[in-house]
Parts: sequence; structure tokens; C-alpha cells
Amino acid sequence: MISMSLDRLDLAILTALHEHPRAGVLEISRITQVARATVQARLQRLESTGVVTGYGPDIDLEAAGQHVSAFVTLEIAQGALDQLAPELEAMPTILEAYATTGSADVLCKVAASSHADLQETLIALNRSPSVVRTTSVVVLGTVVAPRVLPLLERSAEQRDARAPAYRTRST
Amino acid sequence: MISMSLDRLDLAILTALHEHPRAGVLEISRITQVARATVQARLQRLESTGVVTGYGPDIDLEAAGQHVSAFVTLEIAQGALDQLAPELEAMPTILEAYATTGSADVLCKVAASSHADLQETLIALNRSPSVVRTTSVVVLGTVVAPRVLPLLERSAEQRDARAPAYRTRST
DNA sequence: GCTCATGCTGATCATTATGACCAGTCCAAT
DNA sequence: ATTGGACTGGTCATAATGATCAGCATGAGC
Repeated sequence: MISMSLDRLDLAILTALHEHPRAGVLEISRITQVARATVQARLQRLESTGVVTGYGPDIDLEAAGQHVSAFVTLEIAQGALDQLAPELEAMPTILEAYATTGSADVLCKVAASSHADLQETLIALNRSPSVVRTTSVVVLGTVVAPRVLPLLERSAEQRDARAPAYRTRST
Repeated sequence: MISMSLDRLDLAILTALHEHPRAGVLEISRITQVARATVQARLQRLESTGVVTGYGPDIDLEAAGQHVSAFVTLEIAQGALDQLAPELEAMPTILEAYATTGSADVLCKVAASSHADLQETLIALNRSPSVVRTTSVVVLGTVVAPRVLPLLERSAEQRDARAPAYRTRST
């Protein structure tokens, strides 16, 4: 997997996109102080390299009625991961799932409309022939809301771009 | 917290937005077979009720060079959550964090550019006066990629809208 | 059945943006 | 010094936008 390095202009564009919902290319070029064609070229590159995978919409599940959130770990039968993946995909309450190191094999982020709904998910998981054991913790509150830009900012802050507004200490 | 119920037209709009990146309102109205002003009104409502919180961009951190991902649990000192939150916010590698039930108090999703970078995060966490103990698991792979629409589809599928294309079994 | 509030429609207006493309200049790597 | 690629300001034909509106349809409540 080749990954690309983002520079300060990439970051400015991503930030502008995030902070100005549904802004078009011309508006982004105004905010970032580069030519419109430059924004187009940069977006094209961010999309074609897979850094930008889409444009939301970003959804708050709680506002949409899904008030319960939990993390569930699964110990699975030896070699059962290939079997389990489509099972998890077929459960709408599984928001995301990862194979991990540690005593459990899979960690899932789950959302549900109620505790009963969550319990149904757990029951379904326990019923799977691939799953040996589950543990779960319920989310009580959000300490840090989901974000990725601070991490990208950190790595991009040293990388100038050629556009005048993005050269070393020029602005 | 009042939450709104989504109906089939809400879902069609959200889905169209997701599947047609940067599509404008007119295009969404074509895809969903309702009037443009209806899409505008629906989006306005989805945004003002907090269901839609933004429009990305959706970023693949791995493509952007952050190749390591982990989940970290924290046991914290009694009553130290208020103190910890700004500390976590200040660490760019903390993508999201939740207070949870269970033996640990906080669960964090972490990304980093390398295992050394991840270790630095863990060291910083252990150095915090609020943190008594940390455990971590490293993500080996993605089993289910992040998604929310299947869950919303499930709850919206019974709810017709008044637009002709969205009445009971009319289409 | 009747009433009425609300959702949906197709339309208008003035303004602006879009995608695609281009020739020229600039800059950083070699 | 050379050169490839990044960036610029610009063009073209086309289409979209936000805001608004009057009218119609529908479904909930009585």
C-alpha cells in the first residue's frame, strides 16, 4: 500500500471542506487562496490516491434515534474469520469491526435504538457458530468526538506547497 | 435529547448523498424522484435536527500514511474524567474516546504513523496523572468497514413519505 | 365527513458555479 | 543550466444555486 504525504495546502483544502459544508470548488479556492484549477487538481489527487473516499453525509446516530452505543469483543473459533465477516456485515447494528491482537479476536463498534435492541445483537452474535465468547461494554458518554484532521495536521505542518500562500513562513 | 424519525425519503436522500459524492441538490432530486424544493426542505430539516452534522470529507487514514491503528482502554483515577478529556483532545493520535462501563473507564480509538508513534501515544497516556493503567490492542485488519446507513435503513424502511415515489408499495 | 396544517410540487429570478481545458509562468529537483 | 510538473488566470458552454412562491394533495384530528 503506497500512501501519499499531505502538505499544508492539502490540509487547508481538507479543513476548508470540513468547515464549509457543501462549499464548491470556487469557494474552497477563495478560502485557501489558490487558483480554482489547483484545488481541482489537488482534490483529484486526494481522491485518486484514496485519501479522500467520499463526502459524507456525516450522521449523528443519536440524533437519528440510535441512543445506545457499545463496544463488543468476540473470541472466535479457530480460522472462522472468513465466515464471520459476512455475518457481521449482515447485522445493521455493527458499525465497524476489526481483527485485533489481544485475548479477543475481533472488536466491534455497535449502535442500537435501545438496550433491548443491543441485547438482540449480542444474542445474534452468541448464536453464530463462529463466535465462542463475547464481551461488551456500553458507552456512557463521548470524551473525544470522532476526528481525523488533527492527526493529518500534525504530519502536514512541515510540508510546504508551491502555491505562494503555502511557502515557508511567507504568510 | 429529542431525536427524529427518518422515513424512506430521508434515507433515499442520505443514500444518494453518500453514493454520489459532491452531487448538488438538483441531482439528488433527480435520483430520489422528488422536487428540488423537497430535497432542500428535507436537508434543512436533517441538518437543523442534528442528524446530518456535516459533509466530510471522508478520509482513509491508511492512504494518508497512518498505517497503525489500535484501541486503548484507560483506567483512570477517581473523578479524573474532566481533567482527562482536554488531555486526550490535545493528542492528535486519539481519534475518538468514550467513557464506558466495564473494568476500564475510557476506550480510545487511536491511529499512528508507525508502531513507534503509537508507543509514544501510550507513553504519553501513561504519563498522565489521570491515567492509572492502560491496555491496548493493535488492529490487524478491518472486518467490517465503518458504515451507518444500514442501521438507518432498518429503522426507516417502514416509514413512508408523502411524495408519490415513497408511498406504500406504490413503486 | 369536514377542516386544516403541512408536505410536496413546479416554477421563477438573479446570480453564480461547474467541468473541462489551455497556454504560459514558475519552481524545485537533477 | 535544464526540465518536468505544479500553479496560474483565463475561456467556453452549460447548468446549478438559494430563496421564494402559489397552489394542490394528503393525512391527522375532530
